[in-house]
Amino acid sequence: MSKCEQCIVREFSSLKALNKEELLKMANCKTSYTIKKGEPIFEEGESVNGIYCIKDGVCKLSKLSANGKDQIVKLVKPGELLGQRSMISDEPTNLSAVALEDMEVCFIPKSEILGFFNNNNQFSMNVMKTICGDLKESDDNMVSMAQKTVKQRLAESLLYLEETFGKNEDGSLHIQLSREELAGMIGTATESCIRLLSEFAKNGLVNLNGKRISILDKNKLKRMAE
Amino acid sequence: MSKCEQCIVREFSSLKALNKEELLKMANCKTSYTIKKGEPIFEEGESVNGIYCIKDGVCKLSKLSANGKDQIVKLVKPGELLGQRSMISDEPTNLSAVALEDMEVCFIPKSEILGFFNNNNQFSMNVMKTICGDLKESDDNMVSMAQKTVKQRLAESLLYLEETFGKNEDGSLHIQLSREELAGMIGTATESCIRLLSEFAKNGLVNLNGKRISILDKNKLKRMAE
DNA sequence: ATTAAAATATGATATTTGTCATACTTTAAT
DNA sequence: ATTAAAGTATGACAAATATCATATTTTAAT
Repeated sequence: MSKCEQCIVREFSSLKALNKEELLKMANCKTSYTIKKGEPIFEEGESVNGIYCIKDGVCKLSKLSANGKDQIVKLVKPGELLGQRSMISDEPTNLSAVALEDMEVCFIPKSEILGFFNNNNQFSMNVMKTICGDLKESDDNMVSMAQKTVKQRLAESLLYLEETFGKNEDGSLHIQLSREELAGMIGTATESCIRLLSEFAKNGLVNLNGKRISILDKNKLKRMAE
Repeated sequence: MSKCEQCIVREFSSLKALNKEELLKMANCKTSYTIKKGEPIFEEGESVNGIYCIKDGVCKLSKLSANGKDQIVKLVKPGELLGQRSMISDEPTNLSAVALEDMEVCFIPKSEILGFFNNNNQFSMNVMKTICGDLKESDDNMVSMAQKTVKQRLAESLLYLEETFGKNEDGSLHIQLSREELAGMIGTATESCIRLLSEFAKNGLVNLNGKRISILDKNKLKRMAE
């Protein structure tokens, strides 16, 4: 069992408020998992009786809509926590979490987290702030969905992906989403997403190399997105 | 200065966790306001240094989009709290709150609330749960915006309005939104909203009487919305 | 009560987006 | 290396939605 004390990603989440003693307690009750690309961490409707701390790899939080399309609500990266909402609300989760890359995660049971809530106000505040951040992000996304065109949302998403997950040496987006997933993120049909990407490529905004997408003209994309 | 202890709406919010002593403290530092229909409680970009408790009247939380349309993110009713997100995040609010009816609200300063957070775990948990509920609602709305047609969203919204705010003796929705506001809620152009309402009326789903809207066939609307 | 302004309504039309069909390309399994 | 399957691409067309114009109705101010 590895020591939480020495885990770097802890520093990037609410867990940074925990003291040595609490970290030891946590190390004793946590469970580590490796999850292969494409596999779920949890699925819509399940009860999540704790929090997952992401040590490595990125996953998508998505919701299956009535028309059968998978809408991506959020991408979650190392250092972030997963399952907080469901755990706190004491409700089955409304979202599925599926690995976009091979992942390493640690599961910390609810009882433990509730103990921290009671004894460590800074930790509670951190969690609250995180959820408030998620809420702001979600509201903003909602407004984008409602008021922006698909083209604008695609531009916005491409910029977000580069900004958040960086790029490879060849300049292509580091995070690899299929066209279907990208469409599910911006809320459109896969074909529409592909078509607009082609248009962007024709206009010199991006370069397409199979699945790889490189942003060529960030400023133009920015202007387009607003 | 009225006593918070005797205020009924308190029972419907996180504030129900407060004890007598805390309620007395709160009564001493709160400020009461009346707000006329159409007036703002706070506006996008302002810092909200506390929480508003809504005693009477409904308001809209909305965000002005780049194309000049006002997107309604949430409606807030008596018993609910306002400004929690901004206060906790310590950021200017990303939303405006405007009264849809004459309102009575109480403002409780941040310092007071932070004190409750530190000394009353139940209160903290209540606030967390509320924000988690908002987050779920927002995510669900996002998926609706992304995956449903305008017609489906209109049906959904009409049902929500009747469910949440009830109806008058004549059967019309108690809450009165202008067509523009209704359009801003479902994320469409005002004309499209009006046109679809007319279509609903023609098909016997609703009755239109000037600004008043009555739902005639709830089941058909439900089937339509999903 | 009269009038101006705002809100609601509807038609005509343009634009955006989705759907279906099909072709091409990449990936992974044998 | 070959082949099947999945993913990507593009065209043709249909459906949904926005925009602009204009008429009608309601509301509020004088």
